[in-house]
Amino acid sequence: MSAPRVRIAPSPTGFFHVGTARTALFNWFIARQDPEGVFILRIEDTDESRNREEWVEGIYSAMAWLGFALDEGPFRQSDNAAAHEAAAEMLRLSGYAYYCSCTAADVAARKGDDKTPGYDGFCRDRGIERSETTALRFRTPREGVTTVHDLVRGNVEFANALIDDFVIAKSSGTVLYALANVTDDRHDRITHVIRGEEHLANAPKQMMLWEALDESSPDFVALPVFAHLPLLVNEQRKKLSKRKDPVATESYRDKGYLSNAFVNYLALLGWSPRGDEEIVPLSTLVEEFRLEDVSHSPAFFDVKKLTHMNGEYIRALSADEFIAASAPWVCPWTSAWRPSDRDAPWSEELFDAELFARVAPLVQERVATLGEIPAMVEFFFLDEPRIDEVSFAKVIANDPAGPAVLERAAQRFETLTTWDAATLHEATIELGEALGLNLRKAQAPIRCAVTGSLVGPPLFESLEFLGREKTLGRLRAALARSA
RNA sequence: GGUCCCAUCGUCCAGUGGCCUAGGACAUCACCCUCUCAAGGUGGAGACACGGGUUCGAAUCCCGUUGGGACUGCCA
Repeated sequence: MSAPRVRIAPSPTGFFHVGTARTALFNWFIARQDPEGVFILRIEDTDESRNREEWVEGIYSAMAWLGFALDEGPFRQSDNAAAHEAAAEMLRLSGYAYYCSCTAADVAARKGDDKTPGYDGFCRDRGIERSETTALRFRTPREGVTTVHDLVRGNVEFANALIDDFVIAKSSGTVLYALANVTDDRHDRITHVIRGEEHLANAPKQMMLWEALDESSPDFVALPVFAHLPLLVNEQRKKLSKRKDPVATESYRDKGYLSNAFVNYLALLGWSPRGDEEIVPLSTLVEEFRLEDVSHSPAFFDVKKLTHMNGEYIRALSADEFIAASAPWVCPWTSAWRPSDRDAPWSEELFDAELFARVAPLVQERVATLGEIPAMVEFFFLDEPRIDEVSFAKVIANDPAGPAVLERAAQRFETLTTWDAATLHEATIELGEALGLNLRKAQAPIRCAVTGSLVGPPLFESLEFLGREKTLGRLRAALARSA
């Protein structure tokens, strides 16, 4: 058996869909399982009205982020237009295709009550010449069945009589998807067509085209084997929609998901590695993946589970890796790439890389995505903390214990001989006891005054890193604010 | 409507006739840990759509019903 040659063939009509990413992954698995395997990217850009060059760039950058290196390509389907037209002409010459002048309205009028879908074959034997209004149709067999050999689903049979004479080239001469795709797959000697289930109904047509081309053209190319992957659906169990669902792979990158976490999660949609462990190295995924084991039913893309896995991947990073991974969010000016939809909440002058390095380990175990980091550490870098009013009211303005704590803390902290977390911790316990408050209660106003919030990294380490001067300033500012 | 696909906890998977009083993960609930929030630990609740067969024995095989979905373009 020759080495697998697989491809993904996205069209540049929008963001890089997470479903495409999953399809790419499964294709890539198959290529990587064989040392000679070939993974190809082909941009299917024959619909000029919907394509945009920026989406092509998006495909490249998303693929790069996911880490799916190409063995050949990227190819552009539009570069093969001549081959597509030649294929159409060969099919016409050998009688597999014919010109048709019917409009959709014509067909509908003729069919009347007939509910049989598709074209009625009116021009099949009329011998019409090409003109500006003639489409080229493929003459499908009227009897028999076409069996799609699908690695995921087994054999799927389609009655030929129910497959209408579909259009392979528009009246403009542009060759349509089915033929263009088949022509390119033959050219690229594709052995496995692995794609979404929405293409299953196209498979018999493409097999017909493939075999007709074997007879009409000088080339004989072995039919590929098919594998139709279960759809990715939303909560409503509908196919993920570009308009309504968060399907842009780029947006996950921008929110601070790690690509290996994202890939690991993707692998779990419709398949799973052996054993009970779901967080698995990529090499194991490649090794164990089998198309035959892919699930038959649609899968829901669960962002919550993805986020949880991402948190695990983040926590597994070394301190230095975490700091490096944080750069696009905390110091984007040092980073070659930065998230498109946000910026650090502080300026370059205010940021302190050494301080961030000290704080990072505290943050690392508290975030599930890198995008959450800025909000958690901004009080270190902003001149004044952003005060959450609800929290401030709760523990300072509307609680008499609040100002009392702040006042005592300002006094105690000012005279501390050593400024470190342990000493601050101890001092806070003592000043709380003097007021009849446990530590849980006593730390709250201090946290709110200094960080602006009731949640965040451990308080005493934070105070240590922030320094005495700023801490005291914020304590007094909050006191003044509550008066 | 037609064709095709699908059907195990709320979700994603495991399960390929007996190991299943159905396992894991996310989510959820309780408790523990704890300076907040997380993380972590322990425990709980939670599913084989339904009905017929086949078989000594079915979540696993067959048929039907019901329910969901995809496709049905001179888009890809």
